[in-house]
Amino acid sequence: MFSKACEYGIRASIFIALNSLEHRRVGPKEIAKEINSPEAFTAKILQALVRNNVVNSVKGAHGGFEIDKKDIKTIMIADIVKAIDGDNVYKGCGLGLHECNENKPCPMHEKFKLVRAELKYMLESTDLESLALDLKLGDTFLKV
Amino acid sequence: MFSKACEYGIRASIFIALNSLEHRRVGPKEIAKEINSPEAFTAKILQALVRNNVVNSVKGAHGGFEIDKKDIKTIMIADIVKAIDGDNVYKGCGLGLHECNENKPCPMHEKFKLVRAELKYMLESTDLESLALDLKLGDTFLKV
DNA sequence: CATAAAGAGGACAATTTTATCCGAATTAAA
DNA sequence: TTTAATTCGGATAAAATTGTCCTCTTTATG
Ligand code: FES
Ligand code: FES
Repeated sequence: MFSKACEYGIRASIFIALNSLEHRRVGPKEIAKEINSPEAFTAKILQALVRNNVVNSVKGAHGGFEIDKKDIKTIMIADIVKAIDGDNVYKGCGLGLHECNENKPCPMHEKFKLVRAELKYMLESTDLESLALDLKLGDTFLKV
Repeated sequence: MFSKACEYGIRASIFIALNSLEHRRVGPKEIAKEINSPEAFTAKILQALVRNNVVNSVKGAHGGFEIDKKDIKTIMIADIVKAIDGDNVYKGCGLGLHECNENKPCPMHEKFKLVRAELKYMLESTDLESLALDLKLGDTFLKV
């Protein structure tokens, strides 16, 4: 469904959100450990998230990654997916035609677009805050 | 969503089904041309579909690929996806945890499982015949 | 200012996926 | 029985994704 990079990116963002709610910055080492991902690769993905304004980074001593507290409830999982995997999962043809075109639909188009819309709505209506709070309560997990 | 191999596999199966309804066998060359896919790679995928009993092959002169007419309406897209991509798209965790476990859910689990169930139902209830008939009518397309 | 603790970014390596090629096996038909 | 038309399967190559490493830059702090 999503690339590994995207999976790590979502998990990392939730972990950063959780910590930002408690005013803690976190670095790639701690993030990778907590989400069970390769550290250097995760750092690369974090760079992409910074470039796409999903997370902020603070360089230098006592630096790390954080998300503005006021943004945590408005950043949607869709924003993260779009930043890393692009919008093919929302817009692309399920059977891999060059584009999904209502006027020249593939055989799965009518059925596929319903599922895709459902996925899109789910990702666009799920914010980081609610996921971070569930995690904080211990109801959900980021690894294993 | 699906791998390239799976996309080609589904498109190829629909094309074979369409031709089998008209008692024509088709070879990899014609298939690749009609679904706009790389020929040798498509042939490899067809082998996998044969091994998984989605399509039949007839070797030798006047051979080719076909699907038993009586099977066309009972073969579901889910069967093709499972044969090529496996069942991760149905069963796997959306955030890439080792397994999707109701008792140790990832943060997206509750929302993700609904979309995944929808996708599963769609794939399991869509048969080759209906797709092949739409294609025959010219309502849908397999390339570009 | 000097130093140490961070992220940024480029080069590189490993793995997986996608794609190609070619010889062997199979079979209908001449 | 020979031939030509086929699929099958293994080896290989190319491209994309995943993952690692090392140096540069930035910045808080002594
Ligand atoms: S054309 Fe294939 S999903 Fe729309
Ligand atoms: S645990 Fe992640 S989808 Fe179920």
